[in-house]
This record gives sequence, structure tokens and C-alpha cells, in this order.
Amino acid sequence: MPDPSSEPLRPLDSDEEALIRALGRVMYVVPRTIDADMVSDRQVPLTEYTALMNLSEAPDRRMRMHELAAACYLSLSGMTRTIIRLETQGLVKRERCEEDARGWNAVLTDAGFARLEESWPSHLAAVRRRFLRHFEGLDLAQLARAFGRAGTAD
Amino acid sequence: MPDPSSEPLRPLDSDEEALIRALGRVMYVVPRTIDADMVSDRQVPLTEYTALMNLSEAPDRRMRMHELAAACYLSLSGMTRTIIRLETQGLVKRERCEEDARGWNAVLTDAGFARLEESWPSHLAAVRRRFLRHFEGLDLAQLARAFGRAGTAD
DNA sequence: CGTGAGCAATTGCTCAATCAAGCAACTATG
DNA sequence: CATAGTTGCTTGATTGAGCAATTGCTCACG
Repeated sequence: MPDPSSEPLRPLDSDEEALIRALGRVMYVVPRTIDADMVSDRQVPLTEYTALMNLSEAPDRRMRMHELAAACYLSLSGMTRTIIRLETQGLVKRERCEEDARGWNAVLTDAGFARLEESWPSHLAAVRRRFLRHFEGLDLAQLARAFGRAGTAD
Repeated sequence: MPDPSSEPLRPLDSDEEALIRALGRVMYVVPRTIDADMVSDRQVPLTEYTALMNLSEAPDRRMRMHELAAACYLSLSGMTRTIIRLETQGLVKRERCEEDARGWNAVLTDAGFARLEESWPSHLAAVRRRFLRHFEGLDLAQLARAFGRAGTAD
């Protein structure tokens, strides 16, 4: 490696600085306020909501544990516990996978689907109010692409 | 309230949808990759780094516990534990506050300052590589303003 | 057919973060 | 100047997350 990291030691200019500080804020504040809005509204914490939502969009409303974990940005073990929480509320059930008996499918129940339908307006409102509202007039597609690349090293 | 929430039930359009999904990704991936880069490099986790950094910028390199907690987006009790971790490494010490004996100041030690100087290049490189790099060509100041508003209800 | 390598999911443990309760010190009021 | 209430910080209990070890199953190869 003749040039290990281009010129990473150039200090941040003031815009970069401001963006980084604001990023810290966003990552702290946004999920908490959305979660708080939802919990106060309809009693589904964000992690569990995300799992229900992903299941509802999957064919046959079912997903393998590792798929669902990846979709929710959660470790497999974290997903096991989340599904257990949802299962005790009757919102999800687990079924052995037909074509590979090592695997399990998390399956959204009718009660789970109903709960999701109850809570999505609250989620949508929170997302608009706490986040999207503040990005009006910006190029959202461009921003989404940048967000999609962030965290990678390239 | 004649109009409780404008029109929050309009579903997300595809750009908004993409942005929200990408946001979830960013909030998961960015802090983890930055933290991992730093830890593998120089052994200062991001939470502790943030505390050291805020202290180093404060007058006299000292801050009251609640100030520091707010600056790091951490609860007061979370900050107490973080400072304890830093204190056992000799990077910070606690001193009673002169003008109010209930209060304590977290004070950056010379060792703490030295550790920060060792680790900031690694932090800077991680921030550029994992985040800023992907936002080249965008209006960073505008974005920082939007980030600054996000999470508020207005 | 076994048997061993390898994968899917769960379980045990640890850790960092929160909330709630507690203690100590300050302030305001009669 | 006593005492009621508030504030600043710490401590105890709980929670949710990850990693490492484990269990149960598949499948390739002899």
C-alpha cells in the first residue's frame, strides 16, 4: 500500500464538522422520538414493529430467521429473542421449514397483521413528523443513495 | 385542534420510502463501522472517545456531569458509568465543583489528552472513509441544517 | 448406510444503557 | 434559622443487544 489512506489527516472543514455533529444527534434523537411516539400511541416498540413490517411484506408472510435478522439489522440471537417476545403476544408463530428441517420460519399471524395495521398510521406519522418533514426541498433520491453507500469502505 | 396532523396518512412515495430504509441502515452501520475501525486501531470505543473529545474542547478541559452527558447524548447515569470506566484508565479524574458542592467536574488528565491525540487521526480517518466520502458533491451545510432539525416536532 | 464437516437456530453469559430510587447539598420561605 | 422542596449525581434493578458455545439437522463422501 503506497498510499494507505489518501489524505485522511486533513482536518474537517466547518461544514463537515457540522454534519458530523448533526449526524451524532440524528442517530440518537430520531429513533428515540419515533419509538416514543409509537409506544405512547400503540405499544409496539420500533424493533418489533420492524420485524412485523418485514414479515408482512414477505411472500406468504414468512421469513427464515437469518433473513429477517439481516433485514432488521439485528444479530441472529437478537432476532430469536425478538421473535420470542412477539410470539408470547401471539403476533408471530414459528414453523419448521419444510425444505430444510434445520431452519425455522417466523410467520406473521392474523393477530400480528392486525396489530401492524393498527400501528402503521402511527409509525407513518412519526416518520413524517420527526424526520421527513425536515428534508423537504432536498433531493431525497440522491440522499437515499448516499445513505445507502454510507458505512462501506469502497 | 381543527387539523390534528395535516395529512400524515398519505403513504410514502418511493423516494421517501427509500430514504427511510436507508436511514435505518445508516443508523445501524455507521456507528458500528466507525467504532470497529477505532477499536481495532487504538482501543478507544466511540462513547468514550466522544466524552474525551468534548472534555478536550471545554474551557479548562472540564465539564459538569450533566453538561457532558447532554453533549454526548447519554443519560446522566450512563455518563457516570462511562466516566468511571475512563477514570480507572486514568484518562479522566473527578473533582468537586467549587461553587456548588453537590456538583462534580469531569476533568481530562494529561494521559487522557495524550490518548485523545493518539486516537483522533484514527477517528478522523474512519469518519471520512465510512461517512463523509459518500456525501461528496452534496450541499453539506444544508444537510447539516436538516439533520439539526430532525427529531424535533416543530 | 455411517460418519464427519458444516449450517441454522437457540442458549448462556456479559456488557452498556436506561429508569427509578436514594443521598447529599443547595435555596427559598415563613 | 428551620424546614420543605429542588437539584446534582450515584446506585440498584432491569432490559436489550452481541458474542461464543451448543444443539439439532443436512449432506457429501467413503
